[in-house]
This record gives sequence, C-alpha cells and structure tokens, in this order.
Amino acid sequence: MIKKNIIDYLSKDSKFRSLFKKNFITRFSPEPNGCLHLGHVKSIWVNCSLAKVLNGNCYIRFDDTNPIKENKIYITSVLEDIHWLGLKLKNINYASNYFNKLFEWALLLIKQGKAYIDDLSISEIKQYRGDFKSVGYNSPYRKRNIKDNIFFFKKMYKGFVKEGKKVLRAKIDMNSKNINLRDPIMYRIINVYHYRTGNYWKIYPSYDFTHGQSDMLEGITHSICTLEFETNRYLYQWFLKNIFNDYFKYPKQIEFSRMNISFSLTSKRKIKLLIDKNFIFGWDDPRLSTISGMRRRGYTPTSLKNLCKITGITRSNNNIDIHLQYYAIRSDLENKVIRVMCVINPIKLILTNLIVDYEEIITVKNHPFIEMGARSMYFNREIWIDLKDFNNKQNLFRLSKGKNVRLRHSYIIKCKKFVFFKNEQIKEIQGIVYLNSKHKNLEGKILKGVIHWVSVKHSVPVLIRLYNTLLHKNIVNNNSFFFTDSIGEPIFSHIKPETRVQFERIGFFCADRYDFNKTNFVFNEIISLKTFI
RNA sequence: UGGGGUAUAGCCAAGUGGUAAGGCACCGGUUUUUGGUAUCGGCAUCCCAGGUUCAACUCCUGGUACCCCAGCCA
Repeated sequence: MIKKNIIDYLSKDSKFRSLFKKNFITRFSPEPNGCLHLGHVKSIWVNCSLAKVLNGNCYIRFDDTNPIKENKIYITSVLEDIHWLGLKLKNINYASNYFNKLFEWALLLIKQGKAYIDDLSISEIKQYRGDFKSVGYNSPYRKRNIKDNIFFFKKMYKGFVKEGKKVLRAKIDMNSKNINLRDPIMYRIINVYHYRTGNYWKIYPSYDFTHGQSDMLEGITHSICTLEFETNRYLYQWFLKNIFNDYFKYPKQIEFSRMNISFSLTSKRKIKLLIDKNFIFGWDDPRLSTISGMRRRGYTPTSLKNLCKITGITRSNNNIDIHLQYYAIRSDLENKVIRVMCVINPIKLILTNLIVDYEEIITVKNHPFIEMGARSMYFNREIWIDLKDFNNKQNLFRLSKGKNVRLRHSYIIKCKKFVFFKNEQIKEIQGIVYLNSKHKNLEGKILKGVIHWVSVKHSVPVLIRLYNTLLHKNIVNNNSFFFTDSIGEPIFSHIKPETRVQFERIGFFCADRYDFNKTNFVFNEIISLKTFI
C-alpha cells in the first residue's frame, strides 16, 4: 500500500526483496480491447519510472483472457502508442501464453479439494453469493468429489459442455465479508475464436485466476494497479499462496488512484457512443484524451509524461484541473517550436502611402532567443490583419481609427479610415505606415499594441481547426469543434505533417498527421496562448 | 447496509510529535516589438469534536463526507 512517498516505500521493499536476490520488476497489463488513453499513460509512466528509479525493469503483458471482447487490432494500436510515447517496456508477454500452466494449476487446486465444478446458473450463482448485508450460502455442488470435479473440468476443456452450464470455482469462503472471496469463478466456458490461441481453448481463466500467477511466472515483484482492484488483492494472494510455496517470490499488489482530468472523457463506452452518433470522428479525434487523439491534436510525449509527473502518485480520489494538462504542453512547446504568423479572421489593410508594387523583404528570426534559423517576410502595400485586432473602443492593444499600432517584426502604422459593405460589415481598413519606425520607436510615442500580419501577395490559404473541451459542465459540449479558413505565411510548404508551430499571439498548432500536405495546409489547435486575441 | 479505502488552499500534492514544501489556477509589480515568455511578490493553520503532550496535520477516542466491491468484465 502507498503510505507516503511511493519511491521511499518501494525502495525499502525493494531492499528487503534484494535480500532474496530479486530485482524490482513491474508490468503494464492492458486488455487488448480498446485504444489506450491518458489514464493508461499514467499507468505506464508509473510502472516505467518506478522501475527506472529502482534499477529494475517494466514488462508489458496483454491481459487477453476474454476472447469475446479482445482483438488483434488493439495489440498493434497499443504497441504503436507506447512506442510513440517513448517509454521502454521490456518483453512483450501475453497472458494467453500461460493458458496451459493455468489449466494445470486449476487441476492442482481441484486435486487439493480447493476448487470445484459448479452447475448453478448465472442467476443462481448471483443469488447464492449474497450481498453486502447478508452472507452467501454454499452451492449444492460444492461438495462434489474430487474425481468428478476432474472429470467435469476435463469435459469442459474438451468442449463437451455448453456455455453457461458449468463453471470452475475456487472453494474459499461463502461467509467472507469480502465478496470477492465467496467462491470466485476461476474458469468459464467460452467457445469462441481467440486471436492468439485460435479455437484450441473452450474454457478461459478469469482475470483473478490469471493475473497473480502470470506475475509470478514472469518474476514481477510489484503488481501496480488502480484502486478498484483493492478488494481483489486478498484473492490475488489466496491463489498465490495455494499454488506456490516460495513466499519470498510472491509479487505484491499495490494500488494507486487513477488520474482523472476535468472536462475529459476516457470511458470506452462513452467514446464509442459519441463515435456512433457521429459527434466525434473516431478514436483519434483530437478532442479525445486517447493517445492517438492527443497525438493527432499535437500533444508531445514529453508533455504527457510530465503531466503524470506533476500530478503525483497517491491513493486519494482526484479530479485534476485541466489547466495542468495545458501547462504541461505549453511549457514543453515554448522553447521547442518555431513561431510564425497566421491570420485567422482576415481583413485587408491597405497602406495608402506606399506605391502599388512596393515590396520589402524582412528577415525574421524563427524564435526570439533560441537558435532556430530565420525566414523572409514580405512587406507590401496590402496586408492581411486579424479582424479581432481592429477595435473601435480605443483599446490600448488594438487598432482603431486614428491610432498607431506596430506590425510585428516591422513598422508602426496608423489607421486612417475603414470601409464598410452595405450590410455594415467591415470590408477593408486603410492606413499609413511610418517608414522610419522599423525596429525602433517613433519619438514621443509609447506603443502598447503589436499585431500580426501577412502580406496579401505572399500568403497561402490555411485551414485551422479549433477545439474546446469535449465536456462542458459534465455534459457533451456542442461547441467543441470549429474550423476556419485562414491565411498564413508561405513557409508552410516546407513543413511536414505533425510539425508543431506557434502562431504568434494565438497559440500552438500542429500540422495534421493525415490531412496536411504540400497543397493543403491543415492545422489543429494544440493549445492557445495563455491570453490570446 | 457489511467489508475495503480516502480526507492538507479553487485543483493536484509534500509532510511520520518541534510550530504547514512545491506546482497549477487566480491576483498584483518589473522586463518585453507576442495581452506570450521570463522574473518578483501575494494567496491554508491541515474534515469535525473531544483527549494525551511543554508542543499535534502527525498519537488516542468518537463522529462526518466521499470513493470501491454483490460480472461466467478487467
């Protein structure tokens, strides 16, 4: 159990175990029945980093004991996600590799009189189990003799018994206060194709009967899992004790609380529902907290791992403020990506004191103080600026009639007039440029406003996808996705999909993994700047 | 309701008898050609009530709130 600092706690335990020559070994054991999400990242991270700190190893084992739900496609997807995360998992194991051993151990328990074949139906078993208020009572088949138990178990194994007709149960204690110990199911009959073992098995072991023994087999020393398995721990230990003799080799189950992030969705069932209703586009929808979704959105592996680190490992229920997630990605991207300009709501600004074909090339650094090279920006008579930067209310930071503002990396301009369409929508802005203000201030003029811009002549169309949280006040947010045609600098033809950039004064964006190409500049908003236009 | 857990600021989270770390968020100052970044400062007496002690977030007693367990899921 985690009492205080888990590293201290495990260090001591690890030291204790090292007396018996055991390394510290953990494992990540996903069930191959869906995509990995942020919660899994936490689990992988906890297992890996603990192993790293304590000079051990972390393995991966697919918990594939339920062929009805599991599928090969998830193996590939899980492995790809972990690879992308960049966390090293040693050995790839499968619980299904141990089906033979498990079967033998089940037989062993039967022979010792510690397991029996039960003919009760699902509803009868449920009824016999009792509930929180009442104890359970013994199945009439509980005292079936060992010989018959072996006979029927083998019959089940050979596929001679129909699904649901018989089941193998551990003979523990129907009066136990821990309901998990009221003769739990060890094997059930499932006669369907398994993606690894094919049609060989007609019976499959339960999670409880599989997990501990698999850990033991692999030499796992610490089986770290989430809090919902707390009461299963006693069962985990029971199987170990009744199958193996060497106490000092028993793996130890330790629980910690799962990571919950506000306004995020990780439930497989709910995600599926949203996909079916066409509310989101798939498992890698950038609004999702699945690894593939976050990757597509533009989150970095570092930011995800850092999020795990700064949220800690405890046993208390948590609901982490999504700002921590935002902080993790912003701080990672801050000094790692280039900064360019993109105008999201373009409005034309005409600088009337320039000649029609005025053109000047301005060299601009790609990052203010990290060496990331430089690029050329073209300065012409007609430029695009953002409509949001035009503000009639004499805002200190924005452009309004008669006011000066600086064009980022270039000159100070003044707004002279604006032209409206008939419907009162603004059509264009006219202004003048102070050609003596490049890289310096005009005398006596203190400027607060700096706005971004792109030359009309030298620009490219860009598709911007903007996101809000998927949930809003715990219900699905109808305004979680927008897309807008925008205008950016010409350098986008040189970047690859999944490249991350900062659009100055707006936020961090990522060239879409699938939709971005040399002729179609599609960007996903990763995260806005802390205050943005 | 039985059993198993958890309670420290708006959100995470250190802390194991010597007088409440840190991060996020928020608020304010400085720097700044991004309302960004950086930087400086502000921001809790520890679920409640008793008790033990020179001294309690830490120990004891009694409460309260929330989470997990009654799948042939994991």
